[in-house]
Amino acid sequence: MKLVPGPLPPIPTGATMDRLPLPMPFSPDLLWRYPLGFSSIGQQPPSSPLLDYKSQLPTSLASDPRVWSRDDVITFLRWAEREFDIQPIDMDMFQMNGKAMCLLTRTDLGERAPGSGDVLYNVLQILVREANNLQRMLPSSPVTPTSRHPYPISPHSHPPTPNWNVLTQSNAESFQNPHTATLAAQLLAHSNSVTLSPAPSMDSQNGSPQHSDNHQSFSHTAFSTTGSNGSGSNPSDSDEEEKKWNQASPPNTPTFSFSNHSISSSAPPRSPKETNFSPDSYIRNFGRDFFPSDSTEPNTNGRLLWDFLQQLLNDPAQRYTNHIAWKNRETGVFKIVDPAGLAKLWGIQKNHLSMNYDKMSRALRYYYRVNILRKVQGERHCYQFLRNPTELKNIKNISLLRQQMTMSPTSKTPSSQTAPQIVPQISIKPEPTESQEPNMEYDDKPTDLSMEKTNSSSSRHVNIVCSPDPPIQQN
DNA sequence: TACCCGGAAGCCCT
DNA sequence: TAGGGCTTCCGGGT
Repeated sequence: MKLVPGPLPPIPTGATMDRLPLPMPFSPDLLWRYPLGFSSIGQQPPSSPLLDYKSQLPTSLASDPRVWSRDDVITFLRWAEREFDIQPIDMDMFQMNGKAMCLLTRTDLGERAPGSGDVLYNVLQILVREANNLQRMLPSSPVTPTSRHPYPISPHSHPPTPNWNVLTQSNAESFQNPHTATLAAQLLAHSNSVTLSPAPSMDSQNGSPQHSDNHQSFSHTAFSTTGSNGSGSNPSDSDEEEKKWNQASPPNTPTFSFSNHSISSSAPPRSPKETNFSPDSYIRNFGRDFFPSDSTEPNTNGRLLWDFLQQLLNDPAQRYTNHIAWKNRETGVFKIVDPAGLAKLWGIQKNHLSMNYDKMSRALRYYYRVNILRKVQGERHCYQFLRNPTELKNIKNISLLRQQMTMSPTSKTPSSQTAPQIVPQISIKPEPTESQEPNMEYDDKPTDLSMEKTNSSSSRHVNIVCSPDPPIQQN
């Protein structure tokens, strides 16, 4: 049973647009460690030895570790080795950008840098918090710094940096503390940074058995989860999700609440349970699934649209059913409940604040020709995924799909109503590392998308049955 | 009027 | 610098 933290103070909307229920742009662990005298937003936290580290960073590093490149991460680690006289760090374990590194839990860091994890973790948290403090003090900027220029002038300069990327399993434990939660909410309310997604690079999550285990337990939920999780409208569904979450999570896995739910403020959480949210679980549920560990995969540094939609659809807490919801999870059919709201979320995600449904739907239509998506004819705002996330994640280059689509005369049927679940088959093999994963509680085995189940008479068609799980109750 | 479609051009990122 | 993945705009159809 998840613990529901104490009620958080309302998040002031201010002059800025409504915000997503974002996680805190800082480490609650730090708040827990340094809570004294840090009772208001404008105040600086008490000085900490760690705080001085910021000024000692190599000048080539941006103040916000979330904007660091891979090289910057290496630079930082080298610096940390010298600065703290810690054991040599295996840089191969940190082939990631700063954003990804900030997503690592204390445990993760400890595993990657034995004996130094705590130090690295604490320094990172300090840097992130300082970066957020600095940002808060500047004139309202809707954009999170993501380059070496901390506060870009142009709103189109870069997608925002995730806010919850420092919220990890271990540090979020502090949210069980009401005081911390209150401070956290206050800080959250004052954060200008907006993003929905941690967009963790998968390379940031390699090598973590903990993550790996959880990934195995959850990866299927993205598309082929058990039926009980289908709509999220049934309380028992949430219970099932909760059970699975609890099973997959290590003890003391934290949860925390957001006082706000919807960006459009049009629909509050349907139940208090839906306000429970663990960014780390979110990351583990979906991040690994959508960002394969193969380092050769392009790092989009943010989710793709299909990924974004999948994550909303498969949000364990079902907090986005006001915007988008499965109509039939098994067949991948979903409905955009609130087109404008969803487009707004997407716009925030991509830092295109003028995004609307017309534009977003154009992006969706581009998925037609690569058979990622199709329109459900006759139903407004209804679309169907033609490929499951496991398959999509293995598509290194979606343009390859387009090329193969053009070579397949049967592929030009995205709008066909007669063969809604037939798509040309693309030879996309799961990555060996995945298929070799042991103890796959939920075997991410191929569904009817797989070649093996293809009608032998037509190797170019497969049935799209996205879930091997039993039928579910639909709304 | 809203939704839907797809071409075209351009932007931003890797 | 090229390519990917959109974003933006648009005209047209339902």
